[in-house]
Amino acid sequence: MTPPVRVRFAPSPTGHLHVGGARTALFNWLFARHHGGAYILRIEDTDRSRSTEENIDSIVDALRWLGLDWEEGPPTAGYRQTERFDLYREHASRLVAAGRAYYCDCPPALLDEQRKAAEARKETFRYSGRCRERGLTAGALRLRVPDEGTTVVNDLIHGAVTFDHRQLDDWILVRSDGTPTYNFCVVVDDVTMRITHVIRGNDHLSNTPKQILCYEALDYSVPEFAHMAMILGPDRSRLSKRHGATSVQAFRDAGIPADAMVNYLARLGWSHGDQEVFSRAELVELFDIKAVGASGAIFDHTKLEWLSHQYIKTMPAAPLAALVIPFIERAGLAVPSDRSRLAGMLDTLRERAKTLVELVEVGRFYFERPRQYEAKAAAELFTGAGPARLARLVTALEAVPEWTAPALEGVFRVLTEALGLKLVDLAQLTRLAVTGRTASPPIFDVLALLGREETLARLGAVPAAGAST
RNA sequence: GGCCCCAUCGUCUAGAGGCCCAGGACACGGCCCUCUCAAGGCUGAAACACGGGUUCGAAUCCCGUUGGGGCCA
Repeated sequence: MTPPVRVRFAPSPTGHLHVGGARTALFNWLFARHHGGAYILRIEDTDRSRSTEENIDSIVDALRWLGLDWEEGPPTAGYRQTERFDLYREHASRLVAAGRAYYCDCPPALLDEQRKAAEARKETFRYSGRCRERGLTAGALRLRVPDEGTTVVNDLIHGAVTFDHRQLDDWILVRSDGTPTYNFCVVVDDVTMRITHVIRGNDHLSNTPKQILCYEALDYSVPEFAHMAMILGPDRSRLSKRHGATSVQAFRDAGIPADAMVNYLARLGWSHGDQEVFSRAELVELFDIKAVGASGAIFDHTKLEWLSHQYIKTMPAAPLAALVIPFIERAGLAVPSDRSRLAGMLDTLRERAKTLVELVEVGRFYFERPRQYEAKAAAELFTGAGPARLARLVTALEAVPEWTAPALEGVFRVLTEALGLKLVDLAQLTRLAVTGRTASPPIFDVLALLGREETLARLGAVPAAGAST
């Protein structure tokens, strides 16, 4: 029997969760869910100078928003590296006792000198091994690495990657000041948390042979590894702040639905035939770590927005309303109390917006009367025959027996005919008067949703020719 | 600098020797639909980095070059 799958996402709380980290988290989560395993969140906060509580909260908040729930991790104690120093110490002692690690007191100056010499010879710097057999009992703790041979990383994405021991050296597990190094903490954490699959960024592939040697020295079995390519900026360099918004909450604030974000991130480096849109259940069912690509992918905002649009367009009314309401409020607008009316409004808006922010913007006129009118259009439509046509319209609308979109359309068509105009003439005039704009959802739907009273009020509030901005 | 990874349309990718003079999606152009804007439908342009092999046959396998990225410093 293979042991149950246990994976982890281990961010450093030195900033917000960015999209690269979010994708790593997502792939781990999908892998766990697909295999019915456990997903663990671990906070790698050994860099105390840059780790903050705010950042931990922010990362947790971002993961929750994305819906990547974990079985083990904060707020439960014991999932932060700063709470685990006893474990690191304990494992260090074990390595010393077993003779697999030794203390070293080489002064930094000497090491620097050797490093420079190696560089001059165009060779990889390797620790000389000066302290290997000196039997010291204090100093920096180094792992004994064989001089000869190779270590092979059997990577689920890259296949077998071989590292020559001559390129590795007796790396430091614990610094002379007693603090454990990153690679050592990771190994101890992963073994003590019984992690079966380490799924992480490509940037750790080069560290992996060192870690494998450490697992072996500790006499632990080595987990499976999968190193995924990183997310790149448009210039193909590693995605960073200078490429614009990269934090997960920036996308939430921009009105991207979490499901769309997840869908986009999943498709970045992974695919399933020609399918582009995946429900979460489909993602869990179809995800296969072996189908993850080995090459880096550029983060494409445009495609993310397209996916966001797909979700907004097809989502059922109630969840869409739940997502939109905070954005209506944030814009300082009034949320219609009648939920079915709101749903009707959203139905006319959803295919016109790529984000929730945009949706509120294009539907602004539903939530408040136009405060201004598009100047160029107003100058053309509210002059000449405009006012007279509006008056005729008001009269006709006052008499409409049934205030529905089809009935309204009928009235418009009859009046259009009578005035010898085209439908577009009256439609645009009305649109501008009612929404302040020349583009909106179908005007009859808009009027129906606004209601007779509000429509007539807006038609009557049109400014005198030339008085608009 | 040493080592490691990567390389199909502008972008995300399909492709695991013949199904490919390379398919889908985003973005872009055109046409249609149409009360505006969208959405939708149809359609167009657009790629196997380069050079050697292996093979009857290579985007697919091997080697090298170039380019990009990463790790160590």
